[in-house]
Amino acid sequence: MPELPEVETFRRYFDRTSLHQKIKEVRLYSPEMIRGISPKKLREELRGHEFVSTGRHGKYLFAQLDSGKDLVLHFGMTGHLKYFNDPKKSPSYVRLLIQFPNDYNLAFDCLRKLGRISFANDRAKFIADKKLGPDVLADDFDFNKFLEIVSQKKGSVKSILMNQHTLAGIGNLYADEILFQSRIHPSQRINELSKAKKKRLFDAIKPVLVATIERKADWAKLPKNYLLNDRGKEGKCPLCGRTLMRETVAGRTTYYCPRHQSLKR
DNA sequence: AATATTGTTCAGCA
DNA sequence: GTGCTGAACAATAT
Repeated sequence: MPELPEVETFRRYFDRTSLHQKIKEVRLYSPEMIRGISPKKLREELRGHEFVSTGRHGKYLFAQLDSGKDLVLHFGMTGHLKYFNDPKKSPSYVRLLIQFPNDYNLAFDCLRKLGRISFANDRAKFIADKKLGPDVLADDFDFNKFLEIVSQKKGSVKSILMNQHTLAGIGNLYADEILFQSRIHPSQRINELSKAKKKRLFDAIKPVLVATIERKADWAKLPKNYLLNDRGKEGKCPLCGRTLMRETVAGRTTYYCPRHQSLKR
């Protein structure tokens, strides 16, 4: 689930639930998911402190503490957040639990343990160390910047969209949606796209992500002309009803409409 | 039982 | 250095 729109939705959820409360206790149930800090140190950094704000870069969520440092969460494929009081409402695969004095808990739940928990003294340095590209929703990520980055690339458009070192935030599913909305074939080489098509591609990125965030990443509420709900067996193009093509592009299962996304220039 | 799955990372190769 | 492929990671659902 978690690509940029989901992570942004988690970030807003974090803001609504978990800021400005003293952290009473920290429980780390899956220490193997921690990177760059020991479980003991993480507990020390959190306990007795409180979260004051959050941030996001691509698929990374930063939760800033009153110390100025950040708890950093990456959700892998199956991670999510849940704030709950009643133990009966606890999710099933809690990997990190943060307990507050009001008896509520914030759980980082992650079925497959592909999510990551880390800590950053300096958010900018963390992003630089991870070599992340610009967050695609950042205000200063404009068409000129996009062109500049993309003009040095040669791979398939889909691989470029999904590469976090190039652009941060887009994964397999939203790459497909962005390509469908811009009517570009996922295997098209980026260097073979005209400037007009690059513009069309760029112009689809933010609207798709923003529209999804506005719906709290609830796909059922997406516009009818979106492809996301039609992935899967025998999915049909929401525009022309043709059966969607399913093939592997850039190593990932890809859906596209053969009529609306042709390979020719 | 084989296959698939939204994530990243890394080795191997052209 | 670039880009692609496949595997690994982990745990489940179909």
